[in-house]
Amino acid sequence: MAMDADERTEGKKRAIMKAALEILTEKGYHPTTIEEIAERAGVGKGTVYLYFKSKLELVAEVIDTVVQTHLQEMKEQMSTVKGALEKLLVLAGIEYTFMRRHGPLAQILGAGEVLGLAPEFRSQMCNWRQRYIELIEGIVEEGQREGVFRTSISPFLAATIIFGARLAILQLALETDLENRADEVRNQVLEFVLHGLGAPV
Amino acid sequence: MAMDADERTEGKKRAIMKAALEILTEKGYHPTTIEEIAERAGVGKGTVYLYFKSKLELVAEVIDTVVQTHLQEMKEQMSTVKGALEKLLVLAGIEYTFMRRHGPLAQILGAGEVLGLAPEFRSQMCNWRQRYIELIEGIVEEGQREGVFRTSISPFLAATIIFGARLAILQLALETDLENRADEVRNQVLEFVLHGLGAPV
Amino acid sequence: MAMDADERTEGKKRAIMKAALEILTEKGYHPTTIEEIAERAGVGKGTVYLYFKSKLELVAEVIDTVVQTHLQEMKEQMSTVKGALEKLLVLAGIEYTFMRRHGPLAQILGAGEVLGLAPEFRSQMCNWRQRYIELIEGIVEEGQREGVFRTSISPFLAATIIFGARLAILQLALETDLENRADEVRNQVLEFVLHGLGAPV
Amino acid sequence: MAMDADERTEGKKRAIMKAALEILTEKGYHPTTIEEIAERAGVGKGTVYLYFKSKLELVAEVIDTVVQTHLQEMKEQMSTVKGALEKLLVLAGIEYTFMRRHGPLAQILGAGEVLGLAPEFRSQMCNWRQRYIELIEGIVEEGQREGVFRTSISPFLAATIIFGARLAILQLALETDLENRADEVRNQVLEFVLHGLGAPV
DNA sequence: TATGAATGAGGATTCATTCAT
DNA sequence: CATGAATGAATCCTCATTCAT
Repeated sequence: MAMDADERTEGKKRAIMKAALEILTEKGYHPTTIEEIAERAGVGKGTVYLYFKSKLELVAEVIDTVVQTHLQEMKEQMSTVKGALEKLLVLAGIEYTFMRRHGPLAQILGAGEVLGLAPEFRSQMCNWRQRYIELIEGIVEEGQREGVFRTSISPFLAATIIFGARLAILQLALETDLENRADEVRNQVLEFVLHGLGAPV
Repeated sequence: MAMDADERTEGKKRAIMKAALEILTEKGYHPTTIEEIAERAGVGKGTVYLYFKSKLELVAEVIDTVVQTHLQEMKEQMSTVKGALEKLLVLAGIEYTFMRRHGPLAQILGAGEVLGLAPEFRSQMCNWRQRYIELIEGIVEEGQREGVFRTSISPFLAATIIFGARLAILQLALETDLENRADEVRNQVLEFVLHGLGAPV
Repeated sequence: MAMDADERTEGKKRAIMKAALEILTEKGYHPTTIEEIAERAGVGKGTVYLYFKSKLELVAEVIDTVVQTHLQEMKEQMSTVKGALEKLLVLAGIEYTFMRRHGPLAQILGAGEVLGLAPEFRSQMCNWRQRYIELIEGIVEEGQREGVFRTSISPFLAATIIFGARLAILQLALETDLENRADEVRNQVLEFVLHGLGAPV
Repeated sequence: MAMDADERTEGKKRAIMKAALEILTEKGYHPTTIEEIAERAGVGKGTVYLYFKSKLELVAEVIDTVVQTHLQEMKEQMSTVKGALEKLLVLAGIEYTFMRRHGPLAQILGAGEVLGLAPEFRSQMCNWRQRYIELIEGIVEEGQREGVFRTSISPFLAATIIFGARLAILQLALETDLENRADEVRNQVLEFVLHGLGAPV
């Protein structure tokens, strides 16, 4: 019974965050209203303020949760394989999974909406981006140590490029239905990342 | 004198768009107010509505103009050189120029802020993105015909990747001061794009 | 045990009223929230509504209690001395005691805050004021009968004036620290009340 | 015509302040809503914010204006007569005039509602009270120099007492209809102030 | 054409009160 | 009896848009 209450409470907070996430990804920060969030979450307007001090904090927590989850998931998956090449492969796979699950939120993370959000969000977004890039950077460094990646490119720069490329593909996938061509796309991207566009000598 | 009036009129519209662009890039769509735009443009609030039907239309036109200008500029520069490789190089150079001129607006275009903007903007943004990618796609195709680019990668996918990579580097440049390392960065990016990350055989 | 329950119950009601009184004197009616009262009283928010039908009733009862207590106390002290002059002296002394005990609540009573309170309070405040003045009026009448007070002044008017003068001094005491000059002040006030400001003939 | 615009504008600000004053004196700070003020002033809700940055500032300005006006008026009238005794008389007269004109606002000033108002108001109210008392203090000092007032009472204390007495009488006048007995009341009050309550020796 | 005063719909937030446990 | 989670009415304030001049 105690767990019941806990569950319901936690359920309510989760419902609010879920609703907020959905509407945020649909409309962005400003057009999203607390009233609509409450309505979709099936709670009263005031209830939102029992769990979050303000709209800003609610959104911040929503974003943070998604980001943390995503990063955590990536790290976990990453640790299941050995070798930088394999990790790159895994990385690509995760993105699809994540996208299917969290749908258009990826946009908030990817696209940033940095400007539309209050300045408070900027650092949060940048922070996330940075950590994401760091993760990739680690893989690149590992690959360079392993000798499978060329060392003439700065790991950070390479990571940044890969990050951007991935976002673009993600965005593409959100607009187009790549579902059934997922494998083909992944292979081509991987080929690009590994061998570049230049014709083989 | 007639021209004078015309000029003044045109000047006013341009002043409004210029002011709007500046503030938009500073704050994003929603926090930008018509009042502030009018003030910075040195016109009355009501005057804005003589030239634009609504805030939405004003912003749409502003974005469109910037995008058109940018694309136009890219095409022009592109036509001054021959060969896909050279065009890629030129492309990179333009980005820096553009960035220095239009500063953080690149974010609105690049990062999208798709979500913060009213749904109406989405198609506009996507449209722009698409045309930008098409431009790059053209270069890729040209390179493939020339035999300098590998043909195993879909031109569209390659263009998308390059587009994303460029945006990420752009974003990086906006946050960090790469000014003095611009050449180095450009070279590394180019190397990446041409030969990929894979260690040379 | 039964008494215990009663005591606890009574204790709870008293705790609520005490907390309410404290916060009311700190902030006034509107800024005081039931939640804060409950918290300071160490009870649940809902508990307040077991003892009081509404915020209004709670505050009304709090004020009434303080007023009753104060008046009662005054009457008791008054009855310990004989003679209108002595009673006036005692009256002054009580004020200081009261003030030290109930602190700024005196303001609510004195200053009225009539306007900040719901109209319902007005009559309550006026009622209290009236009874307070009546008490003084009684002393004045007694003094007139005794021949120590001049009869050319209406007892009611005199009482009103004395009431106002006392409030002003009270307010002064609340702002300034008169503690150590209390006797001097009391003497001067008494001199004023008895002989007025006019130079002795 | 220019004046016309000015007049209308000034008229609007004045209408808002007038409406605010009325409702404030009826209900006090918190229960007074901007909407009601706007409605009674015959303007839109938003218009209020063209003239005042916030509810707080509106109220502050309203109070300040009344206070300034009242003090100014008192000083002017005071300067028309010579001698402390005469000035005291004039003072009493003004109060009635003021009251008839500004009606229940006197309550806000007198009663203070110090507690119900935001802390910001407290200093404003105290400040006003202080200046009012200083004015009376000046008269007392003058009277002492002239030899018509006894010197054994501190001018400040005397002024405070007179201030309080006046407020009490004012309050009385607001509740009761003293209109037709105004002269009698004034005389009795004056007698009290000059000769006190003590029986003549 | 140009203006800016005026407007009111819309949104975040608070808090007295209720009610299921 | 006691609780505090839940609610939504109520309020301040913003800002796109209109319109009289």
